[in-house]
Amino acid sequence: MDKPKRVSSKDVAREAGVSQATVSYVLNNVKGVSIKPETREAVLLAARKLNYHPNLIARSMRLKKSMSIGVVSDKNVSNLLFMTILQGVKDALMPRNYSITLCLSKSYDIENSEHIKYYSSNRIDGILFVYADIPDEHLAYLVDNGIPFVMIHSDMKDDMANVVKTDMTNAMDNALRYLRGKGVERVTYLNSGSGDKWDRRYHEYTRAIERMDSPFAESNILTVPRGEEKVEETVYNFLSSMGSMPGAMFCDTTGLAFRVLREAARLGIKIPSELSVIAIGTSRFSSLAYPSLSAIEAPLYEMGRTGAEMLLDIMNNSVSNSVVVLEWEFNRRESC
Amino acid sequence: MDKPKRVSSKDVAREAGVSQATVSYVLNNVKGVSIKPETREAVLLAARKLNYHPNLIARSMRLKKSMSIGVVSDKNVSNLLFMTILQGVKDALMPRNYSITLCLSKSYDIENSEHIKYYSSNRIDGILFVYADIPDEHLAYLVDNGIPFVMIHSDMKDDMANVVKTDMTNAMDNALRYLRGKGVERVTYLNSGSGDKWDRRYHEYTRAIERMDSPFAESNILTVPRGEEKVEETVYNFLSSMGSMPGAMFCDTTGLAFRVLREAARLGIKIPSELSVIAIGTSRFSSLAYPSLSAIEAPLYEMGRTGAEMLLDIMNNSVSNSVVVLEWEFNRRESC
DNA sequence: CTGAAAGCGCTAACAT
DNA sequence: ATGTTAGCGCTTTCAG
Repeated sequence: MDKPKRVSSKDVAREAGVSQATVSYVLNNVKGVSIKPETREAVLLAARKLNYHPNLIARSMRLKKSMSIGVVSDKNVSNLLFMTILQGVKDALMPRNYSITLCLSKSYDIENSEHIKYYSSNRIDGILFVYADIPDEHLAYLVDNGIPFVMIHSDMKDDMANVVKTDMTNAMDNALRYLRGKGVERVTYLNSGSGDKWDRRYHEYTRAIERMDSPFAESNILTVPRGEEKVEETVYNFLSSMGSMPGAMFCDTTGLAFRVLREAARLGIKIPSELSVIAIGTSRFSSLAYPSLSAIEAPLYEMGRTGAEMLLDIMNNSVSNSVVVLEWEFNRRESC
Repeated sequence: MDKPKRVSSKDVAREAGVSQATVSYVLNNVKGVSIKPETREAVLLAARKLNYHPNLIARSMRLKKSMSIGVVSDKNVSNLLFMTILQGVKDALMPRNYSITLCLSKSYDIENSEHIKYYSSNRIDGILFVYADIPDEHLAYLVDNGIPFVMIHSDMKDDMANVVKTDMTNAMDNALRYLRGKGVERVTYLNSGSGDKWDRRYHEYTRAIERMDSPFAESNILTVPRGEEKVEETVYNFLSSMGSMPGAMFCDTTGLAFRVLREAARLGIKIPSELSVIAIGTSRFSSLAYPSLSAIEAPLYEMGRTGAEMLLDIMNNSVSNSVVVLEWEFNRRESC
């Protein structure tokens, strides 16, 4: 199978009867250089006629930029999260002509992790960490070596630089205010796990409750035990002993919210008229469920887009140490 | 932020007191060229001392290969599938020093789809389609232009070239034989969907039943209606009216199998002693469930690995038109 | 066994 | 307004 001979800018130049430099000027719209309209046309025509595609590798070499960024993520991130963020990343990169190189192996030994090797060998110009847990030494290494990077994470522990963080206070307030406005008197928070992610959600919720101008008659925390059957039992018992006071449930994950929806259905509890359900988190099924699930969700697409844009800025202008905070959203659907 | 000055092979050459060519010979282990051991050592030492990393872009330019392949997939692939396949792809690429470039936008207009643009501009050397539905014109374009590609798909319709396909006959036979050996007399296939994927699974199952040397006393198909509640009701009714004959259920998706597990638990049906459950498909939760779910699964990792290897072969040796068929596996766990 | 030199395709001073 | 030219960092004949 013969490789079809590649046409180079030289070929275009010859075809158009100009020099290679002119071709470059025209095709890159170099500013500060003015080209006679007819020359420009000739070049454009020749390029189209020959089906010319600039050799990105050669360009990269000359510019000393690979025009690609490395995206590294942990294996355990869920598809929807990752894909949605990637979509944002792509949309930020595309207009600037950058591509995405996947880095899948994070070695414990920093210098051997894929993203560092790729950076060292000029394969990528910067690194975007997506929901990746990176040891502190790795971060120090990046900083020490002036390697451009940005971290995207909705549940960051400490204060760091070069980070896309998120804030859920407004979304929480909106959700609670909505419930309040509907006349809900009793709200229960279902706490199903422990760990950074859950602790944060729980914390945010309790703070939001404290901020309420006109408080609920009741605000409880229900901690759900581990184990399929236990969860079901706990939820079932809680729902069946629920009085007639208009109530709402806040679930710390979408999975738990689906359980609540299920058990409520079994018990004949009408949603949302008798019970409002709100989840924290994103799921592919939230809007497909019946009733569709209201949720407080991280702005995944925007996180990807913003993170990628930050990274591009850092790479090009050497701006650094910036932190962007994006707001979670309260997406009301049928369940409340 | 200053870019730390990059060291080039020239620097290494100077440090080692040899020529650039020698550095290249040593570092690439060029065969057909013999190097005096002490020279080799000197070069290696100098490279390590200066922390030299070859500039991949320059290398690519010289070799006219980008050393990256494009992976394109549809947005809707589920996490485990895609990530597992990618792992296999990565493991195949890594030792050959190829990287993965993600191509996320498949335009209807072929020439504008990311993977084609990337190929045309030398960003990638070949294309790997992962569970992607590609229109026939796109394929024709690839073939016409001699663009190396491979398609990975576990449910291919027609016969095509450059494909990693799968075969589930053996896995099906193994599963059925296992049930038979256990003394199962009645087996029911739960059919929950329609479309290529489901049709294929259903078809494979019925053919496997026909192949059985010693048939089951009963073999039924139960078609499950759409809708959360309907599914539950159907499954529940079926299970509760189940006689005492040792039975087994084949579920066309893992989701459906989980439902069966649930309802059986509610009804106090012991698994696997009173009922065996086998799913078709892969889920992150199969081995986590209790009892863990037996399943017939596509060899995802191998599909990725094999696909990538095929692609590398096609790219390097211009071998073409090969088809590899990988076997699904019957993974027996606790549920049968 | 090793070195000198050409050149991959592109861009950007510097000339004209 | 456009052409000339010198590299970017690497590999690889071809000479020694």
